[in-house]
Amino acid sequence: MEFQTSHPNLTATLEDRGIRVTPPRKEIADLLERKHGGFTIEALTEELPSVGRATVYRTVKLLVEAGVVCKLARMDGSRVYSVSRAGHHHHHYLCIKCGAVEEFSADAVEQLLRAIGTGLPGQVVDHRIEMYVICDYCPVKRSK
Amino acid sequence: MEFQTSHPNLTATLEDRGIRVTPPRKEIADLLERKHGGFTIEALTEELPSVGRATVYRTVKLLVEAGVVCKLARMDGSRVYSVSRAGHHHHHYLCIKCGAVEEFSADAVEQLLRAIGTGLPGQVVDHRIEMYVICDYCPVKRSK
DNA sequence: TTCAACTTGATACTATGTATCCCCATGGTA
DNA sequence: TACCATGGGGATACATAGTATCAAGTTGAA
Repeated sequence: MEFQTSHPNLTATLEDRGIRVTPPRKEIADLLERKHGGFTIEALTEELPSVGRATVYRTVKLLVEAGVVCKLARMDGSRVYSVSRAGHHHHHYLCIKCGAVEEFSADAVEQLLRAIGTGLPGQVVDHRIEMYVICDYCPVKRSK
Repeated sequence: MEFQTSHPNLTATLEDRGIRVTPPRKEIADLLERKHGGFTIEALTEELPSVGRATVYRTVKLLVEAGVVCKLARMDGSRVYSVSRAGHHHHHYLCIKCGAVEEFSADAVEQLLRAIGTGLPGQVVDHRIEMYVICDYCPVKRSK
């Protein structure tokens, strides 16, 4: 199993994709690069009062499309975003208490899911795994 | 791997839990028992014009809490519900074209995830797997 | 310099739920 | 049977997450 710890360069990702890095986008990218774990758009909007809500949504959507931000589901179905540190296919584990999000990837899982996929009546397009944990040394309060 | 095909008795489930089976609840339960695959609250509301929207939400929530209806995420993150035919732990595969939802369970996956869980820095509370497929003989149009 | 294309914030709107309200049905008790 | 407490129901307001629209500002290329 593999854990991810390296930091992404979100600004570079946008540039690479030919997306203009405007001041608001830079602000968002910079903030996200410093972020660990999950974040909500609401929180982001509060941390960046100078950037409009719509722009925050638009920029995060760009980052999701670029594959450097993942949109996840909490156990109750509500949504969190998470900056992806892995360039490749991976999954997440989320602390249900503090909201921390980490990535992991495991070849064994992929192989197994591929095997299951061949048994399903259809062609597998994608899959999603989320593990919900209570993390060690959890600061307990759940960040919304 | 195991597939689920048996039909649940939603009314009985509510009774078993000491929840009064009122006419609107009965209507919803009866409709859902006949349903295959995923459904949305919106669709349910349209099919049952005599039942208020709030009541549909309330009743589906009761069924989710009772464990006989599952709340799933489509690939785009939007929500679908699905009547659970398995009494036990299971996962889902969703057709991204027609919205069909089926259940499967595989001991191998559970074992593997348990193994991964022991490697994570925390105590695993739950997990979720969703497989997205294009099903064979798909009627192509996506039911919203 | 000019202009088209892009980006922005504000705002309206949609979707998905939840909370509140007041009324009705039920069921237990006197 | 009358009374009353409880719970459920529909309507509606509200909350949250996200998208669409729009007018105005920016940018970059010709």
